[in-house]
Amino acid sequence: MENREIARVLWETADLMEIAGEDSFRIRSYRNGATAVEGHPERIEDILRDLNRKVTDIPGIGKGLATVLGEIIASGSCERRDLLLQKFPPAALEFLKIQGLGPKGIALIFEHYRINTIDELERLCLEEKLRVLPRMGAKLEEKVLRSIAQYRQRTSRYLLSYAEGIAGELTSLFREVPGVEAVTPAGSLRRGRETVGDLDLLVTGPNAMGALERFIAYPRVDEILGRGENKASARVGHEGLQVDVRALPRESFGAAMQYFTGSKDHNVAVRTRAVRMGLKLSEYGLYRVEDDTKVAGETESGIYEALGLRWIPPELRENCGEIEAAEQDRLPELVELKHIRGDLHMHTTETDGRASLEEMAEAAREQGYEYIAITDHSKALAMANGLDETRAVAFAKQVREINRRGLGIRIFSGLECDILRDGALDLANDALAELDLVIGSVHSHMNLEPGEMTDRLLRALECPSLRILGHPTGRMLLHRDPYPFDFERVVDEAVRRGVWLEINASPERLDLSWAMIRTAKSRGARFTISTDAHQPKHLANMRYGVITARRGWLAPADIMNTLPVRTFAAALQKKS
DNA sequence: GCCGTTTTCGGCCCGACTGTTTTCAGTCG
Repeated sequence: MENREIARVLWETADLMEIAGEDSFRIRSYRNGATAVEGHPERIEDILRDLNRKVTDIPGIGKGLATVLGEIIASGSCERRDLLLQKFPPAALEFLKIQGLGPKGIALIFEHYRINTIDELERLCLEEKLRVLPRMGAKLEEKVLRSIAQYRQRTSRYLLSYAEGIAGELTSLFREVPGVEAVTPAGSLRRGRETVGDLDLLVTGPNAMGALERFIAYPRVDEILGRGENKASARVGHEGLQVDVRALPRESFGAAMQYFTGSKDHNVAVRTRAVRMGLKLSEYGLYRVEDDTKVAGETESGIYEALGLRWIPPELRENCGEIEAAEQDRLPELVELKHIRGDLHMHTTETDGRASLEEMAEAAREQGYEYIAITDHSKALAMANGLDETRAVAFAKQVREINRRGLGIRIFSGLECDILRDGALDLANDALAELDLVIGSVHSHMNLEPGEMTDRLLRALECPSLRILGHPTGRMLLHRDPYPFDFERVVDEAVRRGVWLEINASPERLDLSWAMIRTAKSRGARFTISTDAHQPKHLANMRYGVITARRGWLAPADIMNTLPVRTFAAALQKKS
């Protein structure tokens, strides 16, 4: 059992305990435990099996949770969770995802009504039956109805990182099958979209069908939706991601990859182009219409070439100008992970991170970086124990000393400074000026009117020390929409003032979005890609930021943290 | 339930907002 899944059971148990009104500190311990498990580099299952090792050596795991972990690995659940699930309907966990309803509200609803599904909750709102309960009213009913609509929209999609995990798991499974030559994910996953609806896996080789057998028999396959000779569909894992596996002959593998990678709009445009050239493109190959002879199909690049196009990286295939660019041989040289030389946004135990500066630096060095910026929170985030002026200045000094000693990687002293409601930065200018790099981020008051939010961001940009606008739209994928503001005005001002835009690589954020990156680039913006890591493991999320940047057509030159350390340090010095 | 010790019990994060109130609980970040 993977750590991620164990953590999930712990999270769920904590949620149920909250609805049951159990002790809040115990609940927190379960959540802490879940985070610890999720972030632990080694498999918890392996540690539990090893008699010489103790899970209680992991901070956050004590005797109690050690027992619970044992139960989870043995049975997939634990006693406490099972008991709570008897008390509440399984939908209780879903209800928690409806904004405006918290554990207390849900418990109250369950006391008065026997409901089991979101549909029934919706009916209660429509029949105005929530407002008769204590502390509930018409406004809440409206809010819940709105949240239900949003919830339905997003639950059919999955984070890119999640789908990629499943794809990786199945890919290695199929590669073990003798007679399987290649396994490739297609669809929105291959294009690197921030969320994925379902997963297409293409398999080829003399025994590609063997992969279908293996797929159907895989223990994590929940529900088989259909299976034929060349294709099988099933829901995989707890979250029920739909996976389609297709077995394909080698001679049409390229055509199938092209076809199933999409996007739909891209394919329509490519096929139209084929038709104009007297050709016909399908998932089986590219054919000359007049005599039905096959022109290409074994490889993707062969198909594009036969259509007079350069091969188009999957990330660009959205029919947003890439075909024209491929025709004129002016596709951009896209940034790659290997171009990234530093990570400019991360947290430590000084605030809400889980590792020390030294541990983060060591992990970054292993990642092959030349430099990092440590950017803990500022004091407005009291819950994270954010830095005030005194601590910020002391921190800057501490970093100067560390660099003098040398850690094998250059550290820049930074801060993720809150942008307050009125657009002022959380710390005084003279303190900020001590730091090498200040990121300004919005963490509160996200529901301002667009005009007010625009003014707030414009004012923040006036701060002479501000270098980077952090996660500029505040979106949380599948969870919270971007806050509305006049993006182009803010970009123009950022360009004018020499402030860089962050592409936050956290898979839950991916903020900026690819479309906004393109807009910003066209207006002259410069970017940074950073992980916002709260533990060493998160540093590996850089790749999601890079994929998103590629979807935004960015080249290494657009991204400041592709610069070698000396050039980067020099760039930090001067603000246009 | 964890942690740390002042070693077996007490502390553990908190402010703002919202909608419901008539002085505040619940939710959110």
